[in-house]
Amino acid sequence: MSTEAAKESRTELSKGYQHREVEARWYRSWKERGYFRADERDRSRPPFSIVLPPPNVTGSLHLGHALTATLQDILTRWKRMSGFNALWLPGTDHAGIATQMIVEKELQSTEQKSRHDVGRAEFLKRVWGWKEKYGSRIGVQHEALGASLDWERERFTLDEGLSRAVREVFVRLHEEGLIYRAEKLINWCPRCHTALSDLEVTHEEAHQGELWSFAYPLSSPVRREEGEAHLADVITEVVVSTTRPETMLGDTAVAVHPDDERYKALIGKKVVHPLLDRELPIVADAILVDPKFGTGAVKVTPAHDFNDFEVGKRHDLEMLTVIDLDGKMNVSAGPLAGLDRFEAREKVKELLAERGLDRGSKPHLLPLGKCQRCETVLEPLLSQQWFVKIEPLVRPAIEAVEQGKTRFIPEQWTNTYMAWMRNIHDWCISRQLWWGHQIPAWYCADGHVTVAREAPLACAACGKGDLRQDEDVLDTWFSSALWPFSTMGWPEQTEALGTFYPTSVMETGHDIIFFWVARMMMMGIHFMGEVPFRVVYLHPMVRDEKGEKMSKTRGNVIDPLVITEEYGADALRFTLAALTAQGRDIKLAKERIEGYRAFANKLWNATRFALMNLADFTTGGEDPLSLARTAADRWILARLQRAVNETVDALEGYRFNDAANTAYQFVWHELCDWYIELSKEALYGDDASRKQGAQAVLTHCLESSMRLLHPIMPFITEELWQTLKAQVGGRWGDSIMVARYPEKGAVDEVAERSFGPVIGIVDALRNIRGEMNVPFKVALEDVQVGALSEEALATVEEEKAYVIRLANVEGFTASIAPTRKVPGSAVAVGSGFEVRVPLAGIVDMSSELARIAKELDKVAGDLAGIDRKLSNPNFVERAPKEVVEKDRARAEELRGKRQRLETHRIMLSEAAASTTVSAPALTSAAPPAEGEGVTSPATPSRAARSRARAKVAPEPKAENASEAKAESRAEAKPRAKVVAKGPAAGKVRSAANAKEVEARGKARTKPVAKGKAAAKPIAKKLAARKKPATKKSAAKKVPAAKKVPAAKKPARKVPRGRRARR
RNA sequence: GGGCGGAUAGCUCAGCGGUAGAGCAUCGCCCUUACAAGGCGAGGGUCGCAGGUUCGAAACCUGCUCCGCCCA
Repeated sequence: MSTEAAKESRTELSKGYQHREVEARWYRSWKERGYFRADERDRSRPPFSIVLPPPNVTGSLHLGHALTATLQDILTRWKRMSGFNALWLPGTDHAGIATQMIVEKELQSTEQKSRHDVGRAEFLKRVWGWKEKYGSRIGVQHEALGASLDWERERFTLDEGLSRAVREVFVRLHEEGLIYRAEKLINWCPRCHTALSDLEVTHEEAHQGELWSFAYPLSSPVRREEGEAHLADVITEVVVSTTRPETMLGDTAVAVHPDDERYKALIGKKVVHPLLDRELPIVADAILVDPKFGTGAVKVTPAHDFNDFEVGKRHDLEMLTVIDLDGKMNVSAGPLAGLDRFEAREKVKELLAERGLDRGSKPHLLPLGKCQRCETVLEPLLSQQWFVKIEPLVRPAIEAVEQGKTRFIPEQWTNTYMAWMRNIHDWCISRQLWWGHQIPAWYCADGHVTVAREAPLACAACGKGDLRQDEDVLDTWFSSALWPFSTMGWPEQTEALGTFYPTSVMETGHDIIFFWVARMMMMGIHFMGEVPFRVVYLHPMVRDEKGEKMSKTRGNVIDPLVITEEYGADALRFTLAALTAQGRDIKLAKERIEGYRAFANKLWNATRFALMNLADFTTGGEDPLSLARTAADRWILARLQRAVNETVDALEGYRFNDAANTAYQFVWHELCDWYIELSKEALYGDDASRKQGAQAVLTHCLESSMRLLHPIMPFITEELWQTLKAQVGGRWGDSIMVARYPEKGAVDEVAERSFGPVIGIVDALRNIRGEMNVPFKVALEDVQVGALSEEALATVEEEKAYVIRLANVEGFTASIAPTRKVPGSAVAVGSGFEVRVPLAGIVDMSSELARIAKELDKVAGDLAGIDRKLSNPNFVERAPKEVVEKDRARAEELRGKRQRLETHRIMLSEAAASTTVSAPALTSAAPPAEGEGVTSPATPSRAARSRARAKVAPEPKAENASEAKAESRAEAKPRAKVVAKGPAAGKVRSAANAKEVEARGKARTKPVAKGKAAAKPIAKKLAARKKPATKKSAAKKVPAAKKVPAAKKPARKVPRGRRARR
């Protein structure tokens, strides 16, 4: 074996699953054996490719990343096992602003220097150093999660190859006229000191602000004219409102609506700027001005507001910048120059008030644009930047989706994508940062621009040398947009591109559908001539248990490593998969992870059980069906096939939760809860052939389950698979990672169905036990099963050994229904059979009567519902035939069930009339001993006892038996009790309960002869089991307390306070 | 202002025309030789509100009320 891990394979397992020990071993082993590697030269297998959305290289993965990794790994492992040439390509992103800010902060705090103090070259050196130092954490985290990434292809957006792709794209788009440089209004972050794209602005919905009004005096008053009776005689001012008074220093016009009668006379006139020596025209603009809002007149600041900028263009207004890059007022702001914009706001209000121009204010909710990164209020600024002309790129990207070349899952995202794409603006791609791809544009002394792939020696326009490269870098998303092909070697026509482009799936969070997905679509189509991915699967956001988004500022970010350490990677992955339902956010609660950790443990122990029973078994990989001997064998194989079909269907539909839940359901509730129990019949039996069959089937089911689960839980499945393999010597290949994924196939429905009666009967018997509180250890005697058909009878006869084992039955007869009536027995009626269990003597018949009444109620209710439907002629005529037929059959069955239950009820009431319970067991009741219940089956668990105590406490009056009984009857539903027969019996349950026992004891003078016979053995057994000194229990025995009659026992459980009173 | 989700058991969520489901929690019984990170059983829901379509609505349509998110 090539790894130590394999050498450590054993055929014995520890009692519980220890994830730390197991997970540590496998990742390295897989990696060493090259299982993560995809082969671009291999065209024999269909390709499957995913590129990992590159996380920020200096960051650390959070649970959102863990979800990404989990879902992508599930897809990749599943496809790989299904025979695909699977590529999952990892990499990281340089994350311009974020990274630069971290390093700047660090520089400031350790050396008290700004990036300008150390200079560009030195600063970049430091960032690279930072990247080297912290960039490996992401890799460690991915490994801990088990991500089967092809590490040899790992890329970084600033790698030479990717940088080349970026330059190539920039130059080509520039040549095509799709990248241009222009002075436009852009979003400026005064703190980050850079331009941002529209997308990097977060809009705070309703910021509480103030709408402040002031008057612009007209340069010359306007007199009322004919037909303007509604106006004042003389107009001397125009009142405008603003939420940003400081921008009035940059106002270059006042706008009114052209149809607004109030202002018509003013259009074309001028107002005087009260603080600066300027006049402003009054213009008419129907787009900007809403006559109903405020005064209907609007101040226009083209250089500091996006809407006003458009007005400025429409009316050819001056664009006057009054705020600088730091968010301070500049020289154009005259008297306020040098003030911060927010200080200036107050100062402007003050100055205008002094001049008598203040016209009041009112509270106002306004949207506020903030920097996504640092939450500083952004400033629209006029600035020279590089832009991508988006319209020509967006059209093909829309068409590709319309034509179904790329499909969104969940589908609803298609609309979101389309809406945004159809309303898209040119993309500002230059950033005033140092960390990133420096823009490949050079300027000569004359200001000519030369755009080139490599540094040019001379200006393309004038031939001058001594060029200076543009200082700015490109938006990080510009390089990310190329990710699906730049990572595969573009602009070279590489084999990898030929094999793996377009990628199969883009799996990412819906929060970056615009930032990333849309842009990849545009760039991919433009440069590759083909969409970058066939499917976009957008996963939900991971929130904390309170439903809040995880963020650093909230402090609720969880490092996946913390969870994998505590619960195991498999448990985390399974949880994430199980919670990933389409179209809903994930609220991650610890309890959920704990639950799936338990599932891992379950799988572990199921395998452990198998290993204990496979000592004499080896497999050459025969078809388990050929070895299957029993109905149970065939049943579980059919169920396995169904689970496989459903899981694969779910994976194909990206329904990760369904895939996880289907496998979970099968493994836990069918394989473990049923088949393992069933298989004990054969495994512990003498029939070698049946035993071998069970071994083969069990092995096959477990091994298949592991393969089925491997994509979701890679570690534990590999560990168990290897262990199982070592035990049975299966020729299963080297690793589950490269084993074949279970395939869909036909389900043996006959095998599936014909086992139904066995399960039904066991369920019925368990139900009776549960309701009647008959412990499992007490065997049920003389159980009669009445089959409703010859076929069912045959099955029951054949499989009765299972019933006997699973329900602990002694004495079992099967016949055609009805069953022989035994008074004092419990009856259950299922589909195809009825079950009768004589319980007289151990059970209070009145509670059985209540149980039956309850059952009858339910049947009657169901039947009434169906009959109502069937008696509606509209239903019978219009509903599909099979629906009506189904209901008819169901009604028939319910009627049969009702009738059988009814018969039973009558019989019971007759029996109950003559007695309540048989006597012998009770009369033999011996005084109980404190503590011996530790080993008694009738003793409740510690938890149960404390609950019982809690129940007693608030019932201060319950001192008298009959009173207590009356009370308990009145409030509690009738419940079955095991009647006190032994020393421990009295210790059980609540006071009311115990008193009822006592009360009943008084009445038990007339045992029923008929019931007695049947009851005796069980009653005896119950009594026998309560004998104090069995070998084992003796040791545990607590010294016997003073002997107290059973019924008074609960008094000891009364809390101290109350006891004292006594 | 426009758009998209969501509202189903105490909690977290599936279901999306044919008799309401899961996990957790709760209650009862049980250390049953794979597993107490367990087993067996039980209780719990006028499916947000109001109309409509339909033989039949949790599901489809319309309106409303709350709660998220996105865009302007």
